[in-house]
Amino acid sequence: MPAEASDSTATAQGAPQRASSRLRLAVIDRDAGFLQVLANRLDTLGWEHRAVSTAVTAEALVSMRLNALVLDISVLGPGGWEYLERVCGRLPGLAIVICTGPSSVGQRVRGLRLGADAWMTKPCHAEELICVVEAAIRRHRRNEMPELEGALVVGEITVRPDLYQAYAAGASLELTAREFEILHLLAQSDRVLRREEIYERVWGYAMAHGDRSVDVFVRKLRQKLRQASPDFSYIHTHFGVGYRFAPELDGGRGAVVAAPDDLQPQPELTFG
Amino acid sequence: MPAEASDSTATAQGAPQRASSRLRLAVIDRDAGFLQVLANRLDTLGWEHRAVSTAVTAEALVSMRLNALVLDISVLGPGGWEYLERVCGRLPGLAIVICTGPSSVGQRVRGLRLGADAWMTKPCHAEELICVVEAAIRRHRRNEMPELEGALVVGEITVRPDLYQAYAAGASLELTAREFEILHLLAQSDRVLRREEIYERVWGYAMAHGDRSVDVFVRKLRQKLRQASPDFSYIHTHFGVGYRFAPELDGGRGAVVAAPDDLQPQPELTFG
DNA sequence: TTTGCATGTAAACAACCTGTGATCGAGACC
DNA sequence: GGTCTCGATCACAGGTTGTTTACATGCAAA
Repeated sequence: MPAEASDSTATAQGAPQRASSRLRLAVIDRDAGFLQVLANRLDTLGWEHRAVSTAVTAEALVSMRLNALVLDISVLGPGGWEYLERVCGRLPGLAIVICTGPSSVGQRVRGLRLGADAWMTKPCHAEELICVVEAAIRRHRRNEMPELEGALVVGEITVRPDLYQAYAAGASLELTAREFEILHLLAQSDRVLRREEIYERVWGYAMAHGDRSVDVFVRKLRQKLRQASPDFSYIHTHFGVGYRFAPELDGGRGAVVAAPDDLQPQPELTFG
Repeated sequence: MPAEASDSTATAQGAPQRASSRLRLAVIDRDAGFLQVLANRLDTLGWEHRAVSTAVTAEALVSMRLNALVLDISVLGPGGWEYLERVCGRLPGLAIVICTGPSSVGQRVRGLRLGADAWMTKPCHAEELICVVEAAIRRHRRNEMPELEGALVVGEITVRPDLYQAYAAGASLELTAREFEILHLLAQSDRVLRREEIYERVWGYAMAHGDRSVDVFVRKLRQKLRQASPDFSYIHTHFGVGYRFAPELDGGRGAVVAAPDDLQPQPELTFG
């Protein structure tokens, strides 16, 4: 499971998508067939997952930054209950699903009381197990959501999604909601965006033919950006195509100033 | 729903929930025997519960202020899935457990995907069903109340979650319950909160389109805040987005007064 | 260079959003 | 049962924003 140490401040234009989108799951089990089927399904869904065959310390689980844990409590022997309790106590935000062979009502009650979110009995469908895990995660996530993306720094501009504002040298650009959304979208993308694309992602529906709204907003943005940061030009027009965001010093050749190193080896499409 | 005061609530296993409330549960089912056994057990536990034999409108469920809903989806016929989806959309904070007769994997997957928290197959032990309901509620609750924290001091205002009141210079603002909850939520968040977000986290269910309740309460809060602490403005409107809480001195450049240190190393952004 | 389009710019209008006061009904409390 | 507080809802005013339109300017192909 890759544990890239990206600092919270999402590096400028890097990170195309939120990393949070991929769910992380660990499975404590020894049933090879079960693990195989489950792994296939999880791969298809794009989840990050890892199987372990024995108890893992709570601290280790913490460091894995999991969203969910699937546990066959029978592989842990009699110490399983204690283990469950310890893990639940240490990671209250972790979704825990017990998936094990036949059990008594008493055992299931005990597991749930100790903090498990759900109990499934093997044999079971991988799909159903995943749904149960999703249901558990869904609730935990609801409140962790405020994990909004961190600030975005490009050129002299700082974009703050949590405040719906952009700043230059400490001063707010006083963007309206829609202006901000467009700037945010552009600043996240280091490629040319067609008008239709911008419109659809900001307005939420298809752009009518001949609609000039995007152009008008780009003008307003340029005006406010120029006023706050006169030495740079940020929004570049690609004739017949759309717009591209990149901080460039006005005088010289379009020199990308911010984050010069983390640019991908992408086909450079700047010209003049 | 009966409201007697038998306090032997003793919600078994040391009630992780807060004392303030007995749990409220509704059951949509027609199985008399099942209902009887369940009711007995719930009475013992001190839960408030009500059984209904047919679909209840989402609005009616809202007014019941439930913690959980147990649903035998088979009593609703083919419209059951729609009903489930509607209820989940309207009450995202409600724990929903489907408890019904034999079913296919596909049905269970569908139910869980639509938003149910768990699926139990009849016949089942009342005790186990209750544990599952508790597990679902526990998850929801964990989100809703990381509270129980100490006092919060922002600007000249002190927020006391333990007393459900806010103070300025030792005098209470005389907030009503709802006013306090909104102020508390806002004061905890140092970012812009959309109205829908505020509504959902305070009221516990989704905001109806066009509902102005949040605005009205913000007005009342501003009024009381202004009266108690005239030199500051606390609740700031972000047009087209929502509200943000931050104590700012009215006259001068809005200087953040409280908690100056725990601000991230971010570009200063206040300014009136 | 000329021509046809695409884009920049500005202003006016309409739609929308928010602040505010008042009213009504439900529930709590006595 | 009566009174009172609180919360929900409505209507209206005023301000802000988004959209539209018109015209000017710039780019690329003929």
